[in-house]
Amino acid sequence: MDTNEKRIATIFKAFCDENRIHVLKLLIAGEKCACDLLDEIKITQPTLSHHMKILCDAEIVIPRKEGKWTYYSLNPDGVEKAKRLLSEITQLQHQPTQN
Amino acid sequence: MDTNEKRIATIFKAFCDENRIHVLKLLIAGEKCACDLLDEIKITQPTLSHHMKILCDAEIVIPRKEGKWTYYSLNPDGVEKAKRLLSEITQLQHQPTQN
DNA sequence: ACAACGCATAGAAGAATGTCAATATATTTT
DNA sequence: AAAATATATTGACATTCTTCTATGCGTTGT
Repeated sequence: MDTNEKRIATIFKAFCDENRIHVLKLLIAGEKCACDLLDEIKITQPTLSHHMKILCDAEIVIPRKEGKWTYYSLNPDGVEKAKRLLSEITQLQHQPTQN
Repeated sequence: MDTNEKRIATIFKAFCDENRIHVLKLLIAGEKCACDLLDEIKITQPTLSHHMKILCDAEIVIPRKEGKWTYYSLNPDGVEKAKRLLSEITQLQHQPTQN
């Protein structure tokens, strides 16, 4: 049993919770601090912090500390990696993002 | 809180377990019956059945019954849908598969 | 008809995950 | 220096998920 598959599963866990999906959708509009996200999602601050850690550990989101705030944004590299992995495990050809 | 996000999360749960990743990789080679998969993965038959149900419910895999066998294969439409959703929630442009 | 085979389902146990209240830490403001 | 603010961490609890054994159900072969 390849540990590689466990690694892949861990990355996709970023997308397995409705609150994390919600966060990602909010981050599409651009970088936001935790308190901004907290205004829009019906969870407590520690719960949000927990989800942000999972998103950051999966490298789907990048944190940036500035003073007492932490700003979060989508991580293009991590997102690209997730898309590549999804292509790999489903055998459909991967199309690199054209920007 | 949009129930839509829960739906998306459910689809990505297909990719959140190492055994399911393993199954998907095996199915890249083409349609396989449950007993074939069982030969290659170190889990019991009911556990495999459980995982196949999750993959089928997420529409990532399609079952085909033939006699006493059930053959499984990747579902191109479901896979494409998952890729599109991943693009949507991460704002990176989706590239339709060219085949 | 009966036994064997392939897979699904039920139910239980343990592990992992999501959630919260309480608290800690770091920064800014007064 | 003290209070206020923003976020992280801890610890507890509930829910969900993974896995197993036991069993059921449909199909095939004798």
